[in-house]
Amino acid sequence: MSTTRAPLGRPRLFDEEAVLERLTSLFWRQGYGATSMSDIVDASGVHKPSLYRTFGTKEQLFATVLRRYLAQRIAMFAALIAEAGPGTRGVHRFLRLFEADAVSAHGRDGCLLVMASNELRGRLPEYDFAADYREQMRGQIRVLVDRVPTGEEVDPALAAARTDLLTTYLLGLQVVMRSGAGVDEIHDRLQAMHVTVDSW
Amino acid sequence: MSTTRAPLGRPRLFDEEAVLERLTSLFWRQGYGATSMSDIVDASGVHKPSLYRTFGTKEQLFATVLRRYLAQRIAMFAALIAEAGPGTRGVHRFLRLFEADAVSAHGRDGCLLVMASNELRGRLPEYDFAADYREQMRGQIRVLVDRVPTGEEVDPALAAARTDLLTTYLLGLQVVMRSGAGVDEIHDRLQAMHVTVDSW
DNA sequence: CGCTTAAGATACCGTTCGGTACTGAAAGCA
DNA sequence: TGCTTTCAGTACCGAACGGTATCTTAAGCG
Repeated sequence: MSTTRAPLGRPRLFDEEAVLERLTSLFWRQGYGATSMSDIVDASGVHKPSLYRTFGTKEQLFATVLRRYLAQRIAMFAALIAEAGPGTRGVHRFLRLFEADAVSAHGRDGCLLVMASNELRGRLPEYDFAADYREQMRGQIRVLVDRVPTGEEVDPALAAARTDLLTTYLLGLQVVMRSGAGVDEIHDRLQAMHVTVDSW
Repeated sequence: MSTTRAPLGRPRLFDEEAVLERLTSLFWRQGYGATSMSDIVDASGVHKPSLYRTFGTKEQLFATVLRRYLAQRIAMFAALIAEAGPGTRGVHRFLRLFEADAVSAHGRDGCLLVMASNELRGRLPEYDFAADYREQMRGQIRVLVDRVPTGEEVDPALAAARTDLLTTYLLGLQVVMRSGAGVDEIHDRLQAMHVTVDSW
């Protein structure tokens, strides 16, 4: 029977979640290596010793940001896919939902994990963020693909191919987004996938 | 009439091209931010003042490495496409050639430019490496796609869609390669594109 | 040979980096 | 009211950073 007790000592003056949210944006803009602790202090409004006490070293802090980001991202994908519905119509809807999110101010940040796995390769060995993200993303897309043949038999190999195609394509699209492409180019590239889905 | 004259002063003891080649590999492994001048000195075997005299600042040196890399990469694409030949058979051949190169020791490095454009965003404004790379790559792929309909009429919109699909897909594949995927996963993902091309 | 030019090599510059003592301040508890 | 615990804030650490002044060495040219 442990009732929720107020923690001992002086209470924290900052909100951890809000700080992580700001730092996610910061790391996304600048990358890990180009972001100094001074930048982190300025962006968070929290003094350095408090950051170290709460989140550990800069690398551990970044790992926390990444884990949080990964979870949010996968959840977002799941929500889009759930909303999209079955059939090739569902895939089209999903692509449009994806585009709407990508074009939004909050979007266009798909490459944080890829960027991170490049920069931190081998330095955070206990958790391969990139592989985990790839696997989970493919799992989500597989759900979408498995709902394409409404009522018909499904060829497992074909479903796997479609899943890989769509997953890899969206990864490439995130690179395009990240590398400074405009809204129109993103729209055009998504159109290419719409055309392909029409032949499914 | 300027005959090639030996330059005045003490001749250079290192080969510029060889240095750039080594540094390309170094930057690819570590990224720009994570690579210090000490690393560059160690990898190149050239002392720091000589590097600065020859290539300028670290950023300018990196820009030189990137430009060289970009040119080589586009040339490689052109060679693969030229060798692939016409028709959907040509696309299949191109994908196999791409895979062979990607799996080789020399390959698996497709993301240097993407990585760079992330890290140096806004710092080298006179040359948008990423946009240039995207454009040139799409131009190359377009050549491949335009040779698909052997003797038939070609729908420009469809050709554009196929070009965008293939280009974006290959970009995504480079991300997958970069983020630590094995040879088998690359092969499987390429299989997805083979299946799609079969319906062209 | 001397003069000029440019490269090799050492040592060093000021700044910024990630990380941490240390001193006060604010909470719960007795 | 003290005691304990935890956080805020200032100041600081050694190390590494990107970049350079300076001296020595090696080439061409007369």
